[in-house]
Amino acid sequence: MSIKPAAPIERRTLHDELAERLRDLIIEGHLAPGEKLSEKDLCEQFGVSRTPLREALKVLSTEGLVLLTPHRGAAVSKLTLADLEEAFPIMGALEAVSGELACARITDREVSHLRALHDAMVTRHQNGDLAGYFELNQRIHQGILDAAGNPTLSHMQRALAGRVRRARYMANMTAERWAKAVAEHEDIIRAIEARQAERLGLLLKTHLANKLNTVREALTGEAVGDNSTYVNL
Amino acid sequence: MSIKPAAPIERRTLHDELAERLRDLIIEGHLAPGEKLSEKDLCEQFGVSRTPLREALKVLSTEGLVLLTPHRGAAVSKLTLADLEEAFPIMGALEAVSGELACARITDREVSHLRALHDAMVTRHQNGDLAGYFELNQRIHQGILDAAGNPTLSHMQRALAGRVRRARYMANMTAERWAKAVAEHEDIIRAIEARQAERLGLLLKTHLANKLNTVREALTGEAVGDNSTYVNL
DNA sequence: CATTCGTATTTTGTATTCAAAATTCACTGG
DNA sequence: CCAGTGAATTTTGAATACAAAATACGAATG
Repeated sequence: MSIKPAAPIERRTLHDELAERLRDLIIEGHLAPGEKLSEKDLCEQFGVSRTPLREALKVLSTEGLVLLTPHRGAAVSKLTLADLEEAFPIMGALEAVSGELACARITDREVSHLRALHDAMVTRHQNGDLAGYFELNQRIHQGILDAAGNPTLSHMQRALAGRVRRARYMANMTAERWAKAVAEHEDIIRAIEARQAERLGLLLKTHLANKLNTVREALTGEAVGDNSTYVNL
Repeated sequence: MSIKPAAPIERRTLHDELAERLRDLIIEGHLAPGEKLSEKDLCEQFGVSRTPLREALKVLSTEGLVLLTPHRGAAVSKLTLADLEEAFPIMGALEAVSGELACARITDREVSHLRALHDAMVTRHQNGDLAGYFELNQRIHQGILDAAGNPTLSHMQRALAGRVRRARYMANMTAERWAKAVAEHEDIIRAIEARQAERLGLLLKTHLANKLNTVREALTGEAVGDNSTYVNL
């Protein structure tokens, strides 16, 4: 009866679609931190009624991207330096775990796939293609997560990364920092190839800590004179 | 103008209230894993309309307590052994981080408060009061989290703990295991008093790993003959 | 008798409507 | 001219109504 390798028909509901769209808009900074989200406006913009929109907002709220205040509506959650300082140690711990788990389970095939991604990323760096670099960078980290074989971990990591990725757009990489990041990635990929779990965990943690430093410098350098300095994208 | 120390008027919305109630029902096992959640039934039971109920279900879904399938309704998510094996390394990492952060920030006052809770917990153990023991146990772990001063961490930890706490009710503590847990807690509180961050992280991780072992034994001992052995509460 | 097809019923997804709270803004009094 | 009050408007919270999909059920056919 079955003809082809199972066609997973994509059946989506409006609230799912809305949540995804809004999530992207927030993460990519098209909706600024602190911006008030009027239900009426969003409904008109997306051409839907309030019911599915509200369901989507609830979801984004539990993800921490949106702040929901009773009887006062929704707003894009602000991205304060304090938030980032909070998020990074958690991310660090999760990355370390994912590295350790990945080392224990990863196949040779997956390793060489990561190596291929890494080499491609190095090329992007050499060509000064920042967007391409970011994309491959993300795919590598995702690849490590996949290799860890822990969906729950992936889910939490993604939620947190989404919150933090917003900051990346203003981390304005210097040439030095970029080169250093690439070098760190070289160490990371080597640790994976050698299945050095503990070392990999440490490297990932350090890599992340350096990223935080970059962001922190960018923030404190041009900190908004507000009581809570937040990231304007 | 202000008379008294700020009266924090509790203004709750229905969907918030519903989410909380349902969450408790699931965590405490009054709603069995895999049980189908009919919107109609729940609405009648709580005396509300479907709108707020659906919003609550969306929230619980992102928390992982409920499985939402498009056009097919909601069900309490199953608690498979695989789920637990997934959750525990993450919990371990988070606990370790919270321990390290807590050591760096905790005040003497907070330390003695934790010590008081601990001593009270020991008394519960001596009296064989399991429920009381659990409650104090939870308050101690919460206290460590609070001391860490990282709301994001607390939030993630709580979400995960909720998923896992469901398993605790069937971990049927033996006398030996219980005594060992108390001993571990004694080490933990001592590490806090000495501000030994690294040691505390390790102790918390080990404590958790032991808990998993208990649960695992209970599960494999009376594993359901299903393809995916899940926890019947 | 089992299977399959089609219809009826139930259940979910979305839109609309109604109610209550918050915001706006004009007006009054100082 | 400004602060404060109070109605008008807007916006959110919840209920109801409607549409579409899934399930249940039964009849017809082999």
